[in-house]
Amino acid sequence: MNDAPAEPRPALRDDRSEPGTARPGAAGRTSAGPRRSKASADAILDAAQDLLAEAGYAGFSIEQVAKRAGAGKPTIYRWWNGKAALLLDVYARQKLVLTDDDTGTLEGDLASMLCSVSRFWRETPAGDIFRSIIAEAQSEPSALEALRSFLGERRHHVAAVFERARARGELDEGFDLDTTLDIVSGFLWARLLVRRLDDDLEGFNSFARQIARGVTRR
Amino acid sequence: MNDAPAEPRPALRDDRSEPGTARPGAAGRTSAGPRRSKASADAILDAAQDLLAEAGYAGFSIEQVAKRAGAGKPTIYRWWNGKAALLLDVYARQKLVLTDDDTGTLEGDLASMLCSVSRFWRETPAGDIFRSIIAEAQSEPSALEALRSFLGERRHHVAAVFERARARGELDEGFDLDTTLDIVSGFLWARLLVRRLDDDLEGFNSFARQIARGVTRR
Amino acid sequence: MNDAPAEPRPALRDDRSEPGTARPGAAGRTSAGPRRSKASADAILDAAQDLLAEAGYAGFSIEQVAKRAGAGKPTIYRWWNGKAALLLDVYARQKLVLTDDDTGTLEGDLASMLCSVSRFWRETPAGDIFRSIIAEAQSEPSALEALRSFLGERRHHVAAVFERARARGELDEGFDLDTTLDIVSGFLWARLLVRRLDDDLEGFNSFARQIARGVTRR
Amino acid sequence: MNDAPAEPRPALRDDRSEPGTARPGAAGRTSAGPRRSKASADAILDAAQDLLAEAGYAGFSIEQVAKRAGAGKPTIYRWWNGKAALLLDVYARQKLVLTDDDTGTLEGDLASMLCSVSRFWRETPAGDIFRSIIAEAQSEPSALEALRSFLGERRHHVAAVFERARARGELDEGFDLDTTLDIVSGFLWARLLVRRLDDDLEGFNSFARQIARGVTRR
DNA sequence: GGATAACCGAGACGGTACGTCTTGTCTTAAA
DNA sequence: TTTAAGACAAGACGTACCGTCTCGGTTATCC
Repeated sequence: MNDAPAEPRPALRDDRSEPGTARPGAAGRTSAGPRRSKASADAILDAAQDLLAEAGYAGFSIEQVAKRAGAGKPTIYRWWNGKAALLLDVYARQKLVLTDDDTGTLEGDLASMLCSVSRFWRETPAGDIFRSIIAEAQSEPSALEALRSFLGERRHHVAAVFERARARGELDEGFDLDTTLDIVSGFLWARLLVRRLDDDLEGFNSFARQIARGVTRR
Repeated sequence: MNDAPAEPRPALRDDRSEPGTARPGAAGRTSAGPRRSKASADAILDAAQDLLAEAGYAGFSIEQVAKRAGAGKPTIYRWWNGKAALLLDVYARQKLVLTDDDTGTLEGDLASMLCSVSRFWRETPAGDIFRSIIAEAQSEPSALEALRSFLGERRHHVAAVFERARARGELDEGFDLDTTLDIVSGFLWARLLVRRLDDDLEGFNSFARQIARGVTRR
Repeated sequence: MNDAPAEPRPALRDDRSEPGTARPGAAGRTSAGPRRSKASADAILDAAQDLLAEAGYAGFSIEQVAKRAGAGKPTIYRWWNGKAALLLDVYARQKLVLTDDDTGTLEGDLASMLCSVSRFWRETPAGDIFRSIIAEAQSEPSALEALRSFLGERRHHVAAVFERARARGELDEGFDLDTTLDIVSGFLWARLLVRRLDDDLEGFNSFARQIARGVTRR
Repeated sequence: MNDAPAEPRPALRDDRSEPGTARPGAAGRTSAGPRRSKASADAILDAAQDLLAEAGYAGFSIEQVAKRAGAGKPTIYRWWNGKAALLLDVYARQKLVLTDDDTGTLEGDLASMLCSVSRFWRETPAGDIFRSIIAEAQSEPSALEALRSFLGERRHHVAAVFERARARGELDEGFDLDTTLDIVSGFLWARLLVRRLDDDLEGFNSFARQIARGVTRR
């Protein structure tokens, strides 16, 4: 998903040949050239991710990212229009690993998915990053926009679970996919936002049972 | 509702006798005494609320609140330990008016409650304030703590709906109140955070139907 | 000298009878009555002097003096109109101990006096206090006024040395006392202000010899 | 005179090429680059000088200087480490115009110099600035250090007068230049600090006569 | 001998300034 | 022409004092 970072510029060839000689500068990275430097972009995203992991959203500033990446602030602002865009790209880099196993029932699949997402957010930087994006979206219109479109993209992971259920004939004829997806993501967001991402098996099972009961045919 | 605002001091008598003579100062507000000045506190909370309404969370700063309230910054920091505490008090002042009418069925009650909360957040400053608190909680531990305890307090409003249903004998014996409340509030939070608080009757009904089906006995 | 502190009030009897019962307050000092409390005044002056000794002029604030004295700020402002007045009173409390011995010659007396004043300023808080007063006088008109009148009072100590010389017949008939006193105090002030109060015997002797040669008859 | 202002950075080329286009900002000043902006430094020093002239040392604050200069506070703190450093640079900018005319005698030269310095301090901002520096030095160690080294630099102006006298053969063989310079500057400082800089010809002549008598050979 | 008036401590108040931090724009020099 | 570097204006941050004002409480004096 979204493996092309949000570029305000048309589309540059990002791959640049390796530098011939090392600079005396911070990391061996050669500075500049007429194309966008993939090395720089990577360094910036790495720095952003690390910083977020270490200092949290509170300590996350463009200033610090630039310093840590050995990049100039204008370089960041040239390619991302603010914190939010940067955060989104960082989130997009996270490899979403969900153990989307087919347990045979909607209820089982749902519980499994909750566990999976919960673990993903808990054990990778993704959770903190996503929290930050939501927070940023509350004051930054562009972040809100990004968050919304982002939502649509991630939707299909959960949707797949219900598609399987539909294929099995489990679902009621009046099943409303959109609302159901909102329920699932809302439930997860709330846990994320109050930092209650523990592996609450009982709660997840309870959730899954209830949702499954609500949407399956009798 | 949170009728004890987050006061760092034990409990002061906030009511002060009427000022004898007017100060030459800005407003007619009399300045100071060894007790907390209710007038100041009110002016600050009013200013905070207005500022949030006008400039949003992005433009909300202690500096501006102080200026607008005609108060000194130290006065704010004396009684609230940061943005979050101030926001919480502002939220606590909002009169939660929910048309909690008994429609006779759980489904009806649920749909009604969603409408009611949605309208409350949409048509009063409360929604924006609450969004701000959630955002603040992502970087400020104290705000997170406040948000959590806050959650517990508001919980009973939704719980009441389910208690009525239980009294009617609608509920399944395995009904899990906590999880269900999390579902409801999660659904509402998500709508609030992506600013999709429109009066989505169809969606609310769909949600209510599904939840009701999931928890009622067959 | 100046043993009546700069009182803005007409003239109260400062001595108060001993309190009958101790207050639960800080130091057992009883609080108030319709007369000025000598105990409070002393506590304030003590605190001011100690604070100046410990934290220097930079750390000297009415706030701290009040806290340390266990006094209310208004009590300080009631009896002194600012830092400067307080400092002056503190300086006035310093017992000026000058070994004003008659060496038989103007030159000897002068050198002796320089040593004496220098040691006084160096070994008691007086030097730091006086420095503070001069500093304060640069921004506070009232302090300037006080400094000027103060100057007049202290003048006679040095004048006495020259009076003795005149009595001995050492002085030239065109001797200008005022200018000479300005020279002596200026010399000492400059040393004080750049904190070069070491016991510079050679310098003092050189000064004394030169001044004496300048004013004695040939 | 102190032509190298107290720069914390080694030595930057302060001159920058002319701006191509005007900024929308306050004045027509173009904004910055990786070198120190001379325009900003000048604006800050101008503002500091004007502010000191208008509001005096009491009203002199970094805050006000920044506002008046249209500069950011961090810009000031980047190049000067506090009030004192700024004041010193402002003083260093004052063109010391002393009518150092050779009157033929030490006494005449001295009187002339006193008049000259007195007028300089009285009729230019220099006097007020210098008073402020002395005051600042009483609470700020760095200012004290600066004041001391400053002293050394300015010393030779007065020294020149005595050098001329020595060349004329006026001086006694035991003449002590250091002490004498301390006397002269002490006399002037004291007058400055109690704001008695009037053109006291009589006093100056008296001073000059006495000093001259003290150091000339018989 | 009870009322009164001035003192006292405490500390909240509106302000101003402090020195630091971050933001987003701009300029330079190197590559 | 992009880059790293970093100066810049702007302004918020949270803290320290300023000098004023109110509070209750205490106590010496005067009716």
